[in-house]
Amino acid sequence: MNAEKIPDIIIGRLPVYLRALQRMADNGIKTTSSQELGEHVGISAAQIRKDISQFGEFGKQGTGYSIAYLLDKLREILKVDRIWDVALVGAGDMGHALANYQGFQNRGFRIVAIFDNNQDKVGEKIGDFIVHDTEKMVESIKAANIKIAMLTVPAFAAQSVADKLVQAGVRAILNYAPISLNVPNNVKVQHIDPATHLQRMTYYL
Amino acid sequence: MNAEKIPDIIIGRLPVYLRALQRMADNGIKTTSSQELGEHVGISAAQIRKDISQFGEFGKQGTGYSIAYLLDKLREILKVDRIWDVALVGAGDMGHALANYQGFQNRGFRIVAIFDNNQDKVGEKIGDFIVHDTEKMVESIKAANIKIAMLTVPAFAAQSVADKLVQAGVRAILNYAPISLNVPNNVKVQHIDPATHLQRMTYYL
DNA sequence: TAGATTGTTAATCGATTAACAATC
DNA sequence: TAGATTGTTAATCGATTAACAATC
Repeated sequence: MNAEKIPDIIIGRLPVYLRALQRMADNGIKTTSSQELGEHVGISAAQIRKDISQFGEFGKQGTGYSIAYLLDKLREILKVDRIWDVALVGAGDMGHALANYQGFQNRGFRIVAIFDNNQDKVGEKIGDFIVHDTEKMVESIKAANIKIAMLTVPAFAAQSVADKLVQAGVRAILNYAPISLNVPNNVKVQHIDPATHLQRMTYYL
Repeated sequence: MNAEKIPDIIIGRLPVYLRALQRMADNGIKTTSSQELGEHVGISAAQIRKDISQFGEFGKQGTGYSIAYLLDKLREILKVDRIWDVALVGAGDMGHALANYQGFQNRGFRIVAIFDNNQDKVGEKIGDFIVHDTEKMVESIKAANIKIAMLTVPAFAAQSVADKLVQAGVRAILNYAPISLNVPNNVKVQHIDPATHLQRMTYYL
């Protein structure tokens, strides 16, 4: 790993490589090539080699990459060689789905707290968790030193909740509300909006 | 709208503009500028003007863009000036959340059928729909001429379901399974994977 | 009119690809 | 060794930005 700034677009591809490699490993495959990995993820072999080589020389000429080794390295680079605690705000349908989602296991994340400002939902049990009042959110998140949150509240509430999350020290927000959030530069936001994703495809129909 | 090929990256930004403009319209705002819209979505004013100008001259010097007019034009360009029927495959937690999602309204989409291959779920009522057996999926989708599907089945089943969807004539798939799908060139796939999105942010923490 | 803002051009910047020496 | 595949360089391609004439 060198000191130069790595472009965001490369960082964005690494989780895709990671997911494909994980899958190969699950299938018992031990090594792969930039060619093969590229076919799996729909990216050129040259680009995959270039991306990976930003961080070190992880392959071997003639044989390619050890999947186990490359997985280790990618997890280390992406800092998912640990488990991050995640707060979930919004106990609606989407919040429930995420709370029950099995896909975070072994990928670096676990939900540790769920919040909602609806008094009908506060106290409700979702999986192993009890929904807490948003009133207590800032202090709870600060106390638990949580840096990542998922936001599944309605659009009208999203910005004010995001402000509170930032105030509580959260640095990464996965936003399910259909609105662009305004946050400081040192806070990252990723947006998941099914309608927007669908609208990216209708142009081609 | 001209005949030249518009880069995919520009098409990808249009739904974001659309969402922000929709929100402004909801707030009673009548006009905006590339500057103002840019601040809302975090994109430079120059880029917004360039993107929009690919499709025509929709603004006025000195005053900017009429929000209502630009909304019309963007909807027309993205082909969401109509309602698309969407099939949902997978009646798990995520499928339920999407079936109940209110965010598709007024954004060009409506779910019209839900499928699952689990016999315990077939026949179940979700909102206004009854879950149908995946067995009947290909013929149903063909008969209803559905071109868009959302996929919320487990990873191990995703590729085979995707193959069936393609066979049924589906041309756009919103894939929630944590696996890269292999589809023909004329089929578009958008991927939503919460863990992958989170992993794009941990690098910066 | 004066001020504001577009649409567009040219310049800059950054990303992707092709090619191949190095080497396992 | 012979074949395969990396890491890297240089060339190409594409996207973004800055600047400004046109004009509302």
